[in-house]
Amino acid sequence: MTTTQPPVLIWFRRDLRLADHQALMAACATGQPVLPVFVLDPETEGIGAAALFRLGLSIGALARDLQARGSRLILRRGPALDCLRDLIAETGAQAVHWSRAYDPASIARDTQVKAALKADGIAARSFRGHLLFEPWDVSNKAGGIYKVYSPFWKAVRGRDVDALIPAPAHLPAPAHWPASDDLGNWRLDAAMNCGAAVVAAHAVVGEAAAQARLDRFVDTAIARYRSDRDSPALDACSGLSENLTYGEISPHRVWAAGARALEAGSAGAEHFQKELVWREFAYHLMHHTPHILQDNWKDGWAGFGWATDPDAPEVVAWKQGRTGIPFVDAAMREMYVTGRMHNRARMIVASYLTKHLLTDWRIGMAWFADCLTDWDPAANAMGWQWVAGCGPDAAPYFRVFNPVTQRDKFDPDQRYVRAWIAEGQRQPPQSALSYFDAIPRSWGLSHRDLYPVPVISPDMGRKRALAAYEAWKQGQTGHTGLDATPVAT
DNA sequence: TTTTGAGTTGTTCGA
DNA sequence: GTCGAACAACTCAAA
Repeated sequence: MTTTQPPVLIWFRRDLRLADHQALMAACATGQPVLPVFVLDPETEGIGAAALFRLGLSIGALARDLQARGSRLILRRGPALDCLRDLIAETGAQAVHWSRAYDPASIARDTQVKAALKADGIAARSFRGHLLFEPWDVSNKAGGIYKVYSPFWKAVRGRDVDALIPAPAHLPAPAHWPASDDLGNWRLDAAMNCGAAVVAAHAVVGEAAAQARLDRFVDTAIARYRSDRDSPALDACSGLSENLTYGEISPHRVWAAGARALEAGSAGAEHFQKELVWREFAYHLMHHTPHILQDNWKDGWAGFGWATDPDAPEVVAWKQGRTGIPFVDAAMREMYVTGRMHNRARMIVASYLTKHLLTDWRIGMAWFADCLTDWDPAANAMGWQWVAGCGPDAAPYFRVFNPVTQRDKFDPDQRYVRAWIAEGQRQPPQSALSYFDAIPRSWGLSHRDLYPVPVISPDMGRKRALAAYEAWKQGQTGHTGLDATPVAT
């Protein structure tokens, strides 16, 4: 079914789905044809290796879903405004719709695009959809922003969220389709080297898969979520972060599933909803204090003597999963192989880097950006700063994760460690061996190597971190990070 | 304005 | 092994 009316452009970005899509619904409501487009602009191309690769998978899934509904996804590469103007000129479109983004770079781009298109006489409209609560709709009684999670949670937990919108069964096609790039030619996997195939095997891609994943989680795991979610060896988490990142599923759908489970008396449902609201809190902070993305969120931390060499031997050991601390190394390898890391493990490796190795959180965050398929700037900036101590939390400075104690607590039978560390095992599991398939050959690692001696002992690392904090707090100078001799245990 | 209670995720030590 | 206390002091949010 085609029509000669001018189409409405749907500019897809981080909303690669068809359900719960207000921009799409509004376009369909006009009765005009719909022209879905994805633009690979320079800003998007700058994201980390794994994130860019995963984005490509998501684009492919959306293209297939559109095709099944009589439509197509037009791909263009270049500055967003140029590409949109080209498409408008080619198709005679009078309107462009998109879902709002919240990071400063996207806001700057979208503001400029909207102003330029409006000046061209085009109806440019942005819609919500990436968040449950718009950041400017949440404020404390004094009219300020929330800086502590619990009050934020209390403020939003009872609120209504947007109703769910079914995916349109059919998208009216324009009279003629403009030319499209070929997704394969974009080579979004180029920076992954040999790891793309390994990581791809762990990705759950697309809207239908995300929905199935949510359904399965609610059916099998949400009831035990509260107790099991801290054990990285258990399949106790929803895993939906990668889908939420690319908008393959709406937070509204996830929230609604949690709400239904809560009504049904599921013990873990509220904890699950709280995790989803952590994502909202991160966006709240990014919106109101965008410096959280690159600067210490709390004042004064610029004087803390983080080590800043991303190629220092102990930092390389951290990246490669060779610190000699099994829980840390297992987690870093899990990330390299799967593009994901269990939440508890993220805290432990972040604590290890920022406290035991006294290394700047931004170095760790940058590595996460390259390795995570669920990479999200708001969530990562908040999480890293929270662990490092310079972020939004009343963290007692003496809270230094002990990676050995944590393993005893959360991986007592060492299932997680054994799943990811091959060295020393007579018959390493496939997961642990796959790490050596994923890493670059230049690292020169083999599963037959000896497992490394600890870079620094957990106890000494803790004492050194506390001493560094104490020295910084008292305004002493001269602290330069790694100034003590590493000790093996 | 002042007061009050509370703050995701911890560790260690000693009874 | 289990449990409670100590680890300091500060900021936030609401009353």
